Amino acid sequence: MKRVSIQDIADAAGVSITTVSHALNGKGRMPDETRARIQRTADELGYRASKRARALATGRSYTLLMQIGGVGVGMLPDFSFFVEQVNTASATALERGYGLVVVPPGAPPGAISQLEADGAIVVDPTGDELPFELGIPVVTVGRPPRGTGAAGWVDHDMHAATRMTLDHLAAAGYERPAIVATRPGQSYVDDTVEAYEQWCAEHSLRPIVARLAGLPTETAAVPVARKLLRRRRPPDAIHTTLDRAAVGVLSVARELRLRVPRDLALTAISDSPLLRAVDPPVTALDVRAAPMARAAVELLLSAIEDTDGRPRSVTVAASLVARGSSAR
Amino acid sequence: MKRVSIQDIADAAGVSITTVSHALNGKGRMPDETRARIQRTADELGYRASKRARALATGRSYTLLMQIGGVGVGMLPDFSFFVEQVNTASATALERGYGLVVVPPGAPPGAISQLEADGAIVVDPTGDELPFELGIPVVTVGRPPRGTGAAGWVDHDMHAATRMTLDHLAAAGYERPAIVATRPGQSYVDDTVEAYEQWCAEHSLRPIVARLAGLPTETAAVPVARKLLRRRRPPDAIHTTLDRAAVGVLSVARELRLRVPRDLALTAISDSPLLRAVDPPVTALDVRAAPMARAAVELLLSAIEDTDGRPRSVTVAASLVARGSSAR
DNA sequence: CTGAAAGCGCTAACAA
DNA sequence: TTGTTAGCGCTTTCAG
Repeated sequence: MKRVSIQDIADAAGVSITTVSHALNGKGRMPDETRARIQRTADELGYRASKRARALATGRSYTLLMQIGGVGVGMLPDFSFFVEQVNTASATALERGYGLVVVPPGAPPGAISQLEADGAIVVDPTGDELPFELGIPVVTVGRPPRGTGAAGWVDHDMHAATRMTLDHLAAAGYERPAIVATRPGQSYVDDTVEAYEQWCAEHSLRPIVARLAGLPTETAAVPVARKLLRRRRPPDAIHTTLDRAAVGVLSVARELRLRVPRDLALTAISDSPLLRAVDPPVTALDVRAAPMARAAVELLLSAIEDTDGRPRSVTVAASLVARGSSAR
Repeated sequence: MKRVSIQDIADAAGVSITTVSHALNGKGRMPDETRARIQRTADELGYRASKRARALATGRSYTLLMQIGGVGVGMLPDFSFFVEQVNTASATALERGYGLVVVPPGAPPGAISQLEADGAIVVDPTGDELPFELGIPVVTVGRPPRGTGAAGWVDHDMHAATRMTLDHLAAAGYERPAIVATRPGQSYVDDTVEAYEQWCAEHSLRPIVARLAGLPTETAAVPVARKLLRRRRPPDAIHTTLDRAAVGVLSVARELRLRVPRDLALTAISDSPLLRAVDPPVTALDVRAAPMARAAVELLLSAIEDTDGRPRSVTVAASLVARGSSAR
């Protein structure tokens, strides 16, 4: 079963390969009827353009990269967020004829550049990620750090989402919310902290921001939470920027015999199965991984295909999923 | 900054492009010195072979697929297992000059075939997966169903692992273990059930196997667990084939006021952050996602590069991580 | 409006 | 041992 080439169609339709190419790609002008006829014979012959040949001729590879930023080798921020992003991005890319190659965090630069990708998506960038140096358009999920020259980004209104969360806690009667945050640098983390500090100022509260040291795991949250909850005047609510950190806080609460939600409320960024599974289930911001990934691919493709120009961005709304951990 | 081509090196080194190609690919015979000199000038000029051109010339794309099998559109079995597999497989592929494209479950056949991949890895196949129909070598993680013509597979000794788990439960004093299994078809599930039934026979126990209906989520496990634990003579230990199912069982135990591990032991296949996070943490089989993925890529590449032949397989040992849920 | 022909950069017969 | 040359299948000027 030999592959049908553009030449075969040209022969079958009695035209030249140029005409076939133009007809199939909507180039040039041509009687609609000719175009239709060529299209038809192409279908009949089961023609599928060779991506390899097209790649060589056009200088594109029809490959997109996706990398998760901001964590050391082998570590990942939030499994379900990552998985949903990858799947959605891949499906969207596939619809448009592109393959999505996942690049593990910490992959060497040479290995990445050899992929000759047409563009890249970096999720939660810190700025150290390699695709920025490759000279291909990069779209980020979460705002890019200044000076990284992204071709676009898709982001949440984390200020609004954070205020929504804090208002939710206040409405439930909690009075001293604190933040447990992962390292600064990622825009959603910084936005959360900033919005929290503003909110505190407006409510005449002294902000309490604790940072995770080291890798973002549930264990890393344990000492941080311990210190926080053993203060003379401990917070009565904790909002974390990572689902796994919330679980760490929860275990410390248990250890200190604090009842959640009675003595302590808990909320987290990035809803996940983990947060649904623990007891009590944790109130979380649903960050809409799928729409974000879809938007990121679309932004990236338009940056690749229209060479036009300036960065474009999309904002996706986050929603609050209230659960037992904040229902006093 | 124009790209350096093989021709540039040929000119610089005063040889023909064939010689350059041979020198760089270790083909043909040639004075070592010539080879070294060509290599050196290539390095000096910063030469990097164009993957596109090579792809067209060789008919290979240097692209591998990875698909997770056995679940409906949008559903995934075990997040952390998946993430670790993807990252490790991608890193391994990258080292060998291949890109790993992730194909979401349920992607349409046309979309997949257009990627023109050289080979595919299917994780936990049921046999419905598309790469089998593409005429490219397929390596599976978990044994392939009969008649799918895989080029190789990497698997656990799930019989041994299951017996190890059951022996662990028996040693802790549990006497009536039951199994909560996901749908049949995936080899690790079938092996688990089979080993369990054998073990029961040897211990003169009547086996109890409950199956999840529908999609494999924690919620699906709830009615199943309820029915199981409300039997006249309920099991005093439950082994599940999915981490999220164990969490569902745990919530039912809570609901029925059964204390874990006192009244009920719980173990699961596929250790994950989820199982570490719940209370009590759940004893689990660590299925070694990373070594499996690495082996799968290596098997696949050897199937692609040596066209030789017969399927080859690798077995990876699983280990039991004992936690609170089975420590009476 | 359509066709001929020159590449894209590399590989692999086949010659020399 | 090394070089010449013909593709791989498509896109894209440039003529006709």
